[in-house]
Amino acid sequence: MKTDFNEKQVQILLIAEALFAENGFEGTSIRTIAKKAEINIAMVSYYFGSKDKLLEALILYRTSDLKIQIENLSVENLDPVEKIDKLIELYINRIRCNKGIYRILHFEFSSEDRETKMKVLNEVRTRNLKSLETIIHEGQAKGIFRKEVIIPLIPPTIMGTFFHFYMNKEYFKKLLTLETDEAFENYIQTKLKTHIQQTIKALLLYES
Amino acid sequence: MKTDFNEKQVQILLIAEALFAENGFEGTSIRTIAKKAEINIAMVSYYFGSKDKLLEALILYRTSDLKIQIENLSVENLDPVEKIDKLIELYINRIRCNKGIYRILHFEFSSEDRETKMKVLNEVRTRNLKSLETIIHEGQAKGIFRKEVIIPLIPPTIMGTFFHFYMNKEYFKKLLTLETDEAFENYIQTKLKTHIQQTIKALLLYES
DNA sequence: TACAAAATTAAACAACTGTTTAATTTAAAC
DNA sequence: GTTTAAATTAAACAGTTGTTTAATTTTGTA
Repeated sequence: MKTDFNEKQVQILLIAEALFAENGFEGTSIRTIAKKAEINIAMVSYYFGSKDKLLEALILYRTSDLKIQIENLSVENLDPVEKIDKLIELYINRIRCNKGIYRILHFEFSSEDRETKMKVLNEVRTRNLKSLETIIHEGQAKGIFRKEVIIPLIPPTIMGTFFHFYMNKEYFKKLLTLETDEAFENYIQTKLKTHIQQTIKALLLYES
Repeated sequence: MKTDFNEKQVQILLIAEALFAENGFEGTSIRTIAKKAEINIAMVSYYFGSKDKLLEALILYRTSDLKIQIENLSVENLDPVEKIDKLIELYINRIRCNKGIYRILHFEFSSEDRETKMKVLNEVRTRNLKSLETIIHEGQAKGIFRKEVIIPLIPPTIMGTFFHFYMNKEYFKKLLTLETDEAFENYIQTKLKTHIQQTIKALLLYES
């Protein structure tokens, strides 16, 4: 499967990604993409084959972004608590930069099983869960983290909190009096990020 | 606006609700509803006027379920920690029983502003947030809960965790070796519920 | 300049969507 | 039994969807 795209294709991918993030996959028509990209509607099929394959291309295009970063974390010379902080920061930044795909991967086609999608997604999930496990086990071995934690339920808390906040943007903008989209984005990177870090750390450190 | 529905209407509402929970609002066609309910496709328009009004009817039909329950919680003679446990249990049960509407309300039409939907949703949200605030302030006044918590970010963690888990059902069934849907549902009511309760309590009790 | 490949276009396609129509059946009331 | 309203039906409607066609333009190359 090809993973190199020419600039015209990349242009389409980026516009599609933004529209997917805003309106979802099914909520975004090829005609909408074509109009925004100022191309003929046939060009999407011409370049990618179909709308589904456009999505797969987008996933492939972004896969590299999803893969890197996390690996080197468990090697770094930090204590487990700092590693958790850093891991969550990486999580959030990665999701923030790939909202479009993440929304589709995690919240749409929940039942359907697209080959490419599922393969890539499961790889990423498995790797991320392993990184998290390594860090937590290290913290537990050092007697810092408690042991009564179900590790696979931690990513849902991180990602779920983020997406619930993001998907209800207008509500939270009003509630927290964030006037602009920039203020909203800024709130995510400061307050929301800290909230999630606090939450997970508290879960791991708390002694009943 | 009428809130009483005859049994035929209720039958349609319940089937629509289940399909919405599974495939979302836009992912569910009137023809699919009609087929599953074994009625003519025209009957939906006949009884409700339109697909949009069917959704509004469903929201109205379930509103009573959303409203009750929580109110009396802050009055009960429990300590704040127990109240948090109970509140989360109520939260989860209510979402579990209203997956269809919750999915639509919180994850679809994020941009669009349907009058009925927004009105009902905001009422419920405001009330729930107030209940939570009351409990937490009580705990803070008693010196049990820490004060460096952003309360409006707690519901996103509760609901986000739940929904991220629920929306990725197949993945978690495989990961946690839950063979059947019943096992999955059971896991939610035991392990996931406990995880969320632990998480929120840890966040509130943790002393840095 | 001439030729071939790539890119782009408008138009049509079939399948689906929500909704409406007009005819028919069922039910209830008198 | 007749009448009137409610319920149900099949069919058609207009709009949108993703995709394909066949013709045209652009581009690069010899």
